[in-house]
Amino acid sequence: MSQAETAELTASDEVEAIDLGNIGRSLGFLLRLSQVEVFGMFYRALSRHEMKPGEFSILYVIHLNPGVRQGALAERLMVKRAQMTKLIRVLEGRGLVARTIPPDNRRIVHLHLTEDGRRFVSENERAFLGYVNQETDRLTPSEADQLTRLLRKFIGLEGTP
Amino acid sequence: MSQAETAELTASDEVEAIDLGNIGRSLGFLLRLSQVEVFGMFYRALSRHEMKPGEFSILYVIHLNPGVRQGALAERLMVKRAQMTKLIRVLEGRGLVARTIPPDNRRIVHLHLTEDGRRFVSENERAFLGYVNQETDRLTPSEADQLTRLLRKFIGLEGTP
DNA sequence: CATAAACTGTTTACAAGGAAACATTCTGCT
DNA sequence: AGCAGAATGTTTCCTTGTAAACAGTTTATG
Repeated sequence: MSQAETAELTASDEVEAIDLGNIGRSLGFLLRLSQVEVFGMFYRALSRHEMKPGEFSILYVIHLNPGVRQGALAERLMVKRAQMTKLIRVLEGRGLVARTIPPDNRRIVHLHLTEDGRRFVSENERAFLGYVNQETDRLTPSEADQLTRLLRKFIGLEGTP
Repeated sequence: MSQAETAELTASDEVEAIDLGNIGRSLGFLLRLSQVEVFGMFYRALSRHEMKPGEFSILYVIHLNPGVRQGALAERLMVKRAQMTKLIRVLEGRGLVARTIPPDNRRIVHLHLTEDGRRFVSENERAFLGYVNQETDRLTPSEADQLTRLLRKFIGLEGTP
């Protein structure tokens, strides 16, 4: 018994016998459980990289948008500016991200990847974006497509297919 | 400007112009954004109740399964036992949940709702389970059904339709 | 029976994220 | 030019959740 401390794999029928009622159809509840599931997949597949999902997403988006303003990145990724400050500082400390303050507007911070950062993204992009569905695939590829399509619509991200 | 501090409603095209690349199709990323969205809906609709989603889900499931063992509840709801201890203590302190330790096995804790707890669930069940889709519904009812169906399948919760 | 191991809940220490106040810089208005 | 207010990032404090060790209880095993 190594992983599965979260589900604790007891799976004693006692647990599955618990009636969830209509909360088992509540979107919020299902989203939370799904995220726990994906989080587990991520760590089983990628913990060796010492990089968390949120950190990689930042790296990846800076890679695609060099010079992006820190606050705009936070808003796009739906993290608070305060939290983005902390995350960027960590990535900067690891030598993956560089911050530059333009002289014509010294409030804002532009973000770039360092050479190391670019290499990390290039080498690990496929692994980090595809870790789901390498596990016990309960969804067919078609269903997975459908799921992401619906989620994108739910959060209003349809524009850029 | 009152809410929408999360999205910060700047919505300056600068933000939407940021290219998300393939991370915009990553299930983990979409789940996280969806959860932020649902969380926002929840607070806009139900913050006055001074009860968080996780707390209500516990109350609701105890209501459906009186006497449920605390650890089994934690496992079913996918929260850590340590965290369940804290949550139950809060609900107990608010007079909504009662803990009983059976004499024949003094390790375990059985959970029941108090009279206040039962009343709270009965009175607010509909509001707490239906707060989504009272907002800017981006999904049709059929799409919402489809979405929950896929999420249930993804987390292996199909058995009990 | 006695002791080792497992189970259950709790405590403690810590990491992650959010809210609000803050410091600095820029913009707009007069 | 000068000042009020907005924008931007940062800091500080607090809440929430996790991990690991712990205490009490029960089960299994010799």
